[in-house]
Amino acid sequence: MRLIYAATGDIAVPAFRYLLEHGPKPLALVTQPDKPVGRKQVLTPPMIKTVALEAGVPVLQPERAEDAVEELAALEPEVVVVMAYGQILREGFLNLAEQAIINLHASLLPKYRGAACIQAAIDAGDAETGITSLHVVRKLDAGDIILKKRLAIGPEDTGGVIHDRLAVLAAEVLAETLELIAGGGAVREPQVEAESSYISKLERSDGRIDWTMPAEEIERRIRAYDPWPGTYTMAEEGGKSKRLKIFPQTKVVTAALEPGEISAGERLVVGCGAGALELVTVQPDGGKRMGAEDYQRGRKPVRFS
RNA sequence: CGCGGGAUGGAGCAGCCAGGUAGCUCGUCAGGCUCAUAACCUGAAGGUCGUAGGUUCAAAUCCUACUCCCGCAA
Repeated sequence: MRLIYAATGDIAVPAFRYLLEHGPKPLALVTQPDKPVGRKQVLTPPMIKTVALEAGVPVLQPERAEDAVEELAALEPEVVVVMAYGQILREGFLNLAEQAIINLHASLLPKYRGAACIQAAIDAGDAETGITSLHVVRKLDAGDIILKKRLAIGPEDTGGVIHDRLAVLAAEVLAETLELIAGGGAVREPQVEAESSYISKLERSDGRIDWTMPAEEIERRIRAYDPWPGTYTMAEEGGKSKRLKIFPQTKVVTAALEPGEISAGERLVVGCGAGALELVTVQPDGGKRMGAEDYQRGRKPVRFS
């Protein structure tokens, strides 16, 4: 099978590796251009690009996916696989493949179309999520479904943990999906529009905790948003307001505290809209990640907002 | 040269702006109290204040350079 892989995110790496090992070996990898990363703005390639180059797979990094259509068409692909590519694909790209252009999406569609689908499932308190393979159409993540595989979400699972498990699961889904396509037995199950929901891309500022929310919801959000985009609050310390990052795990507890109010004791317990939340690991602005007790001891926070 | 915070006994911090005996909350060790304890009381050890220079009678504190850590942004 002549196949082209289009992906940028790390979640797409295991499925890509599967193809490298078990075939069909991709004719090319399409990925986003290298981007400056970190304090020093070092130009960093997507990890999947490195994997591709090591395996001798040609890599294309067009500014816009459309720009590479001609070059890709010359490879006469039968199937194009897209996963976490990071760009909306347009007509020219969608018509590249002779047989099918499929997408691997990290949710149980039609729920959670869009970018932050993993976080959305945990944030909502869902018991499970999964990987869906579907045909790519112009409308984002709205094409006919080929296959779904489910994954349970545990009470302490974070976005990062689920992300990694889904990445592995995606390889399985891809393998079976390609078999179905090759065998001509790919079912096309249209999505039930009424059950669909769309999740927009998360910004860092989405990670600011609103302490008027119930403690259970805040606990889930802290897990869901770890490691991206992360959660934080503004802490009043010594008359100044500083950013304080919050990490899992946290515990929902009972305490008579106003939203944002901090308990006096050794433990760092914060009042929420309903109930309270005990923080265990935090990181003050400019400081390292530390235990909540250490933070409480030295920084002496007054309240969170 | 993208913006900013930080480096002080084992941990987290104050002191620096207005140079002049190194402090707080913990931890550690010893002793005491207690049936007992993560609780309480008493005492002790532990720091050449990131590195290298400079200014000064005197530098954690002022000046310069460097190293390392971290947040934002991407």
